[in-house]
Amino acid sequence: MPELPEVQATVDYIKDKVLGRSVTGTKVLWHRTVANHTPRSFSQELTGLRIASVERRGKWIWIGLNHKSLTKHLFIHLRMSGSLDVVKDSEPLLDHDRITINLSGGESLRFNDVRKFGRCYLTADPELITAKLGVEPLDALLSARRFHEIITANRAKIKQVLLNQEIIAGIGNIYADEALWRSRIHPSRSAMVLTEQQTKLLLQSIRIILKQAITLSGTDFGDNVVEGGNYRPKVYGRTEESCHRCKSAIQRIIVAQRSTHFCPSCQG
DNA sequence: CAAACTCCCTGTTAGC
DNA sequence: TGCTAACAGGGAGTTT
Repeated sequence: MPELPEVQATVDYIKDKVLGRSVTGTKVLWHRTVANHTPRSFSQELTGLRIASVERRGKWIWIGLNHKSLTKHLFIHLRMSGSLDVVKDSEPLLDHDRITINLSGGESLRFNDVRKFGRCYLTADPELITAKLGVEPLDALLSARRFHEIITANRAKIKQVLLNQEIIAGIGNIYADEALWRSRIHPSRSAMVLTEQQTKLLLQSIRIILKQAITLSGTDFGDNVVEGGNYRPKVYGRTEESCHRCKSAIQRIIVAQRSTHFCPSCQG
């Protein structure tokens, strides 16, 4: 389940392999993966453009392309099971490859996605995607004070706020649970009542956990996300196992229609 | 306006 | 053993 760390790991992995290369053609194998184009217009618009940048914003992979004064942006969301790889053109397609983008140099960028939830948008205006996204938790310019304002402006449960991409971009179900456990905050606690001390600790926890996970190439749940994901969750997926802090049994509840794992004893 | 569904998908797993 | 049904999950869209 790619969240910020897995997406960052993917960006880091493909960046050097595709930067500077031009699109020589595309093949869309599952048309719904391309959200705002027909396979034909997708190919027509991309072909001839050169990849100038590969970045991450929230859980989006943001590929900037241009040719002369023409600039386009390819946004890719891996959703549940998406992954990217760069392989030789001669490599046979895999079972769940949805898009292949052929590049100069004889290699192609392949978008594989078992569950078909992944999406990409090709647009001239990056705001189409970025306008809706909240703050980047790893942005060094995001202060504890500002984070406190942003969080406590919501009356929803803190877990739900962390999952809301319009408030904070990049945190998903796994790292929301992990950050709350580290901060000793109950996932059902109203965001509005959190103290400055708690939100400060929460921001620190989010940053530490995300950075750790990026270093370890994300979390591998056998969902074919990023090869070699080595992050080991403290609570996520550990229902009834013992808390690493106090040995109590980790509980699983539903918050905001998402399975939520926490320690009933340390997370007051 | 916000909370709560529903839908999109398919591999995995629990249950019979 | 082999089958079916439930389940997981991010985000868009719809309903309450």
